[in-house]
Amino acid sequence: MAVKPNDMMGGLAKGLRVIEAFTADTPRLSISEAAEIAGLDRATTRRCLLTLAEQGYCAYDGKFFTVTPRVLRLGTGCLASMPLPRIVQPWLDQLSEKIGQSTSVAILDGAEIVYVARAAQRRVMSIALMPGSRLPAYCTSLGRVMLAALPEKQVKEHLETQSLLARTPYTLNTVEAVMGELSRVRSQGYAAVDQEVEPGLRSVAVPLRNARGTVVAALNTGLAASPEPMAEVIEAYLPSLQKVSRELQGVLA
Amino acid sequence: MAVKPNDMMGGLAKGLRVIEAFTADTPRLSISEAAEIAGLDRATTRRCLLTLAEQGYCAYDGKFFTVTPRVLRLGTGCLASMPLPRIVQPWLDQLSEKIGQSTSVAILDGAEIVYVARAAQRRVMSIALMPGSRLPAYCTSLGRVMLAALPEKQVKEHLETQSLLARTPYTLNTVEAVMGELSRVRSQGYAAVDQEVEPGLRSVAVPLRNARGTVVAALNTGLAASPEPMAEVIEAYLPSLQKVSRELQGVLA
DNA sequence: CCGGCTTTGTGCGATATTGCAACAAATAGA
DNA sequence: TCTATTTGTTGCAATATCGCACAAAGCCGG
Repeated sequence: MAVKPNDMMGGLAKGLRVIEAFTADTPRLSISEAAEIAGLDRATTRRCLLTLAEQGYCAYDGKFFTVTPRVLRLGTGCLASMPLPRIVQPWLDQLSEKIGQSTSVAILDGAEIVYVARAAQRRVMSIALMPGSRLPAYCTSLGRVMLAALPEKQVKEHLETQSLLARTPYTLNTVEAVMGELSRVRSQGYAAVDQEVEPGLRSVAVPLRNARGTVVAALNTGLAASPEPMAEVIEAYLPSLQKVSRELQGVLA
Repeated sequence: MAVKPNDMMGGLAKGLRVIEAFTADTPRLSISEAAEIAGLDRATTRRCLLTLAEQGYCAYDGKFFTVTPRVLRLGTGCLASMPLPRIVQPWLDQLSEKIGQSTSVAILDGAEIVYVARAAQRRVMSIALMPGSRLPAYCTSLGRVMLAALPEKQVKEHLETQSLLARTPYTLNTVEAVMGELSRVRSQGYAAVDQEVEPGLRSVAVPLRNARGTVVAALNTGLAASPEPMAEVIEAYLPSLQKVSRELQGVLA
């Protein structure tokens, strides 16, 4: 018996779907809009929103709902509870200063990567990345390093759940191409991505392993594309990344 | 008719309290522990946790529950949906580079400040601050600037809901002392805090106002304590902070 | 290995929520 | 202006959840 009927709370699951309806693209929602996005009945959605408002998670101006900073307690209670960001931040800062480039650490959540810590130098990407930001795993160096550590079967499932968008002309956008690249990443021990996320952006990533050798996160540096070949970029930054990865290995849970 | 009975979803409110039970201090919870913290019946808490696990927000090892990165979707939908971080980040980066110190922008949530953007230079604080991090408002420069913009009555309520901990020997830890300092902040237009959050850390903050003049956030710089008097520090950094604050005024909603 | 002791899981009547459908109010379009 | 359409609200019967009380399962010190 996988799921027992009386052990589930439909209302909670629905409310969470309503919260997730608020995204960067849709920060202000009417009841109907929220119902549409969440795929719920208007009446139910209304009750969810009123509850959220009453609890301080939403603000209601009589027409539209917006989420309040209070919802950050839900997520960042967790972020703060993860020792990872705190542990890696000093290393990240130091590394970033040493190599003069932005560095980031991300973890995998399904087919997406989630940034958990970041030391910014210059703003290379048009997207403002910050802890909590998400990007698809298949086209990022951070994502590929972590996908490469997963069983092939599971990777395939992840890749098939989402459309492999060609974000730039260079983006690998078939399951086969990505799987092939992943096997290279696996054997090299690092991932290098040249303008597949965004034109003008290159990055190199290495896995972060815990004491038992399990890949728990990934570390990368992102830099502006330049005429020099990718091989030189890798040669320039990979050793520093790998050094940090080794130093962190004993520290991570 | 303030709250109509059928317009509320008890289950959702309870579930959210359960999620908030997971904090940095208590990242792993058994059913009973979670019930205790959330102040709910064990049976209800169990149903909440099982639901959360089923929806992927929690992991369950048969004994303990932990939140998964998926809960970040709840909070960061909000963070991302706030235009504030995106707008201020470039200014923050530029300011940070210019003055050679870390800068941050935070907003007020009740009696706490929430960091929404940050440009780090050197690590002065032992606490790793990042977007989403929280600190009490009463002892931080960012918090005082924003508290000073609130009606006195409301500030008093906030201050009375939480224990004014003396985090260092310098921390103002009575309602009267803080209220007094706030009136100074109000008349000066900025807040300067010398080692009240943490030994060795000083900071100077100014309010960020929207086009209508309402204080919507605060901007600060944090630096290591040094023998030089606080007045010199203020003189050195305040003008730059104020300049950014003025430039942002037209841009913020 | 055995009682306490704590924690987890379950049955059930009382109670709250669900989603439909109908209605009212607001909005848009002609 | 009037009608068509969308959106917000309410009543209600079917259904799910609540929290109590109790059973079962671990846990621990002796």
